[in-house]
Amino acid sequence: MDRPNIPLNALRSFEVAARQGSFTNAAIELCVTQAAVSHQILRLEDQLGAKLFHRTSKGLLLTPEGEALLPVLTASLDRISSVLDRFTDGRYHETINVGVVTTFAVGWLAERLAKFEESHPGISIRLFTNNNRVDIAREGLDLAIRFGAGRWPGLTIQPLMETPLTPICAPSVASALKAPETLLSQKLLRSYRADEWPIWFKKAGMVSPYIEGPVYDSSVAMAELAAKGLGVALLPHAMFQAQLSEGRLVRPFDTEVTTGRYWITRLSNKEPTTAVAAFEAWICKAAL
Amino acid sequence: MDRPNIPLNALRSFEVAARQGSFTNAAIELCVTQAAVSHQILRLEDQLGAKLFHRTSKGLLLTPEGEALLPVLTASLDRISSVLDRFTDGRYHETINVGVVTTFAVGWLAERLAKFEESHPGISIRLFTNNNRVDIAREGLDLAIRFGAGRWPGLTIQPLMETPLTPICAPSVASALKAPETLLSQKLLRSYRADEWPIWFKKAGMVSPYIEGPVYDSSVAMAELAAKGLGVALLPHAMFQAQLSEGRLVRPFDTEVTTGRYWITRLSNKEPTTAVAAFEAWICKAAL
DNA sequence: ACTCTGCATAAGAAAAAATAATGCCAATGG
DNA sequence: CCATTGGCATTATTTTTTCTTATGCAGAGT
Repeated sequence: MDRPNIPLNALRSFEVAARQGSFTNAAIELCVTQAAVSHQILRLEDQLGAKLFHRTSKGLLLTPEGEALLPVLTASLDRISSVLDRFTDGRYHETINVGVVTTFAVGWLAERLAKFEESHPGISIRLFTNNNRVDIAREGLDLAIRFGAGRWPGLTIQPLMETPLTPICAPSVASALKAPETLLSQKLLRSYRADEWPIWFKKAGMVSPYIEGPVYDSSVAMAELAAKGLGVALLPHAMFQAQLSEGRLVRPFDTEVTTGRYWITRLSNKEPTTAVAAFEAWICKAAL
Repeated sequence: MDRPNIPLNALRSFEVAARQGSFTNAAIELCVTQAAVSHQILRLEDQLGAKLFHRTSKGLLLTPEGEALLPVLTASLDRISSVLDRFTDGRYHETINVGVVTTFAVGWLAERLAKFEESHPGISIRLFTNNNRVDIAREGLDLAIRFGAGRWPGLTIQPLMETPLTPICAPSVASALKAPETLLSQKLLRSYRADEWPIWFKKAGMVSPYIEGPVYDSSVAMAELAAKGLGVALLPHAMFQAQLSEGRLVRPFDTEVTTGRYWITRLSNKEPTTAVAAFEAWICKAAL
């Protein structure tokens, strides 16, 4: 149907009436009289040539035609309504909530975020750092950046960069490390991903030793401990570039392994807003 | 913004003007005068408290606010417009185009389709049978059912049933087949998936022989040849239940292997319509 | 400077939408 | 069984919104 012929106001009345199940209540929501709603809907039904409601003695019932119409209208009006809500003081402004694994936030995103906000004046980003097992829906996030193999059912994902892991430690500790075998005498810091060290040792041509000690939740924590000379951590060196070039941390070996990558994820069943799509596009481009 | 306060007609004018880049042309599309459009948009800008256009001497330019508004409106109006278009002769009717691998269409879907159409009177399904390498976008399909491991970038997928493969042949051929080794003396019919027979032989505890002969594109063709006694095919027996229970085809061995499953797929970047979503939901429930 | 194109403006005309009052129907309850 | 009530439809009328016509005004090109 051509734009000029779409009876928008009548469709709005229909949507409200269908949701309310009553012309009278719809009239209240629409701030008009019941007769006005009745008129609108009668006219709409006339234009479509189809009844949209069964008027029964105990309320309204949607016909199949009404049933087909309602969800599209509700969704469209909701979306329009929410863009309009983002106008305040004559400015369009949208805030999006992004969950980020701490390592990525600190090692890559934080320092680049300003650039995005600069080029997108209408969008504010609220970062929530968390571990990898974030629940987007429960925490009310629009997007989440996490590390893994890219298998999360129900999520729409896009790849960001790969981040190979390599042993990282303090310079003082590194001086004692000649060959990979010498690692066995060091305290190895490990994450909750139990297979990372074994994979690295295999690539280095060794059998993995049994690793003891606490399991850390965050690479940032492990890096901090490593910097204090309290052990050797297996970390995505790309995320610790700053400390590596400062010399606060060093890479005793070149061997690196790739066990996954970062991804940006969102709920598949929730349409991204313009701002969410813009952020997603920006980060995909910047991080690939 | 509350439903009653959404200035729908003004938003429509804005959408057209923004798309056209001109009030004058928008007026033509809207079948009104230029002054009418000007009024509408001025009023909208006033209500939002924000300019939506920069009026330059060489045409209109969207402000950031206009930029934020436009895509949502265009999408919403397009969607509404297309639901309304599906009303003809006072009935809502939607046709969806579904690509289906022939095997699945013949062996499972066709006989169940009537049930869906019965319970969804406003929806017609057009089936297009094809091989597994269908291109949804190019062929203008809304959905495609295909076999595989579930890795198709750009597609949103949902799992249907698993369909283990097992050798199938005519009863006359089966009588000569005692142990798996006896298969080696038979003509083995093969699909373009070169690894299927090897995987089956491995599970049966044998080394796969070298297989000769043409590569068939469709399990249905192979089943037909097998029924004629022209060889043994490795087929998803669930799709040939009818012929198996008729005794036209038989399963000489119990050993079966699972190399993938059926999936229902659609383009991720295209919002499913109500009917597409309904069909998807129906088939997922019916086929899992 | 003149003309053309395109948006803004003002006042009146037309159209659309809303209202008030009332009708109609079915269910409910003494 | 009749009165009452709740809820949608109808009609005539009023109000509001929207559109039009006519004109103004600004910038760009000739």
